[in-house]
Amino acid sequence: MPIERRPLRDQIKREVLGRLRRGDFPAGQNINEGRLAGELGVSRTPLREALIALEIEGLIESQPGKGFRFAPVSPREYQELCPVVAALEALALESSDPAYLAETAPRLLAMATEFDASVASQAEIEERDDEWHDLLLGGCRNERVMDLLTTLKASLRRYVHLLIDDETEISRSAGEHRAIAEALIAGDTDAAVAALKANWTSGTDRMVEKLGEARE
Amino acid sequence: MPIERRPLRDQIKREVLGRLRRGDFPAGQNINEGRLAGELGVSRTPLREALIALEIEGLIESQPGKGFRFAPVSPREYQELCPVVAALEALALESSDPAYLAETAPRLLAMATEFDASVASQAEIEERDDEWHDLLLGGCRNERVMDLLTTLKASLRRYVHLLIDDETEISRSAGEHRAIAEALIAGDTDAAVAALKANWTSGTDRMVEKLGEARE
DNA sequence: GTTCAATATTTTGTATTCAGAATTCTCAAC
DNA sequence: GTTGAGAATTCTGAATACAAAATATTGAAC
Repeated sequence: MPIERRPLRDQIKREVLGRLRRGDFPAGQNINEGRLAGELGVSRTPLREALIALEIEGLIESQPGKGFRFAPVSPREYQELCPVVAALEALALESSDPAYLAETAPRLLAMATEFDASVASQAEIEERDDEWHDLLLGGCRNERVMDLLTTLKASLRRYVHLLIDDETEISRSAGEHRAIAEALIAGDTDAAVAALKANWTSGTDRMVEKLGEARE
Repeated sequence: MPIERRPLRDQIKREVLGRLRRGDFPAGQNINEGRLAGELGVSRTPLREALIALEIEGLIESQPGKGFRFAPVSPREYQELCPVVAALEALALESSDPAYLAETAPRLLAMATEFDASVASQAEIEERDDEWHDLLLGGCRNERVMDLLTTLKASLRRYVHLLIDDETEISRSAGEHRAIAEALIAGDTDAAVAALKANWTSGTDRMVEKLGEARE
């Protein structure tokens, strides 16, 4: 039995990613390596290795001599991130196995419909949305694209909780998901790709507005 | 005067990237941290930090307990990489300032034409091609896209020297560049985007074939 | 001459140490 | 009460130390 031995730096990275997802670390907060290492029960060496990996992924920044901090959020970054995710999800969908799409489309439609009806917590909504997109793109065999999407979405997640605050956002999202699923059922991949891109760009304007308010 | 103080890990990363570009490190070769650190005149700590950054960027792999090695090349990876670069360059071009494109298009055309005529070394050809694409996308203000492209192209560079081996490749590439530039001069961005995507997919088949041979 | 086990060596992964830079604190001067 | 100089402290960046795992080497048995 091949028991997996992951290096400490990977486990630490996972842990920090988990906490980041939970919102434990405010954006922009700087990181005290000694304290965080102590909290995690490890030394600074593997912690720093994990932080450097997260820096490359865009979730952490560093200033020479001043250490690391969790990357601050900005309308600018959100505006940059969305089109990238849109383009890569579009690519992933285009390069998916058609058989997979045909088989999965009904389930996607069901999920979207069910989602529209339900009322759920912030965290649940985010999770459902992620699950839906994961299922949609589960037929993509391009690992590079999928890995990139995983990391880019980790950056995006810092924003969605700012956006999902009312009923209308949920039903809009559900409607867009239904449109994508229906296009797939009709066998019209191009339309599905277009609808998917629309899904990623539709939130941008409102988000930028929200972020403008939040900045005071 | 703001003199830049870059951390050692960044300098090391740059150095390794430079050597990688020069082909000093054979793909698949594993890395002896102690030796390389000694060669560079630094300790293992910042070297490992640099290697971890390069691992996230996809140029290096690591196996627990066995250390790092330069990522091997494979037809599979090349096939995955090309569409990603194509999609992101397309996005970059689409989101470029139209004024920049209008202004730059004639120069792009001139470069492509001149390129076709000249005979040059391997390294020169690669450099010229990079310059051309950099100029083409110089009007894109989406930092995230441009950063991603930089790192993805570093991975791709390990393959191009396998592809550029005859006159025909050069003139094919020059022709495609001309087509893109002409579309831009005509103000037809959509056509330019389509031609750009074609530029990235045209090499794939031949490359996969070449890689198949190289594997024996 | 192989094969295998036992030992020696190297190498990795992590912890610890250390120098210097950045920050905070103290306290006198106004 | 504010300000600023200087000392004390904290923190980062990098080097070194160390234990455990991986690899290489030896040599005995057949």
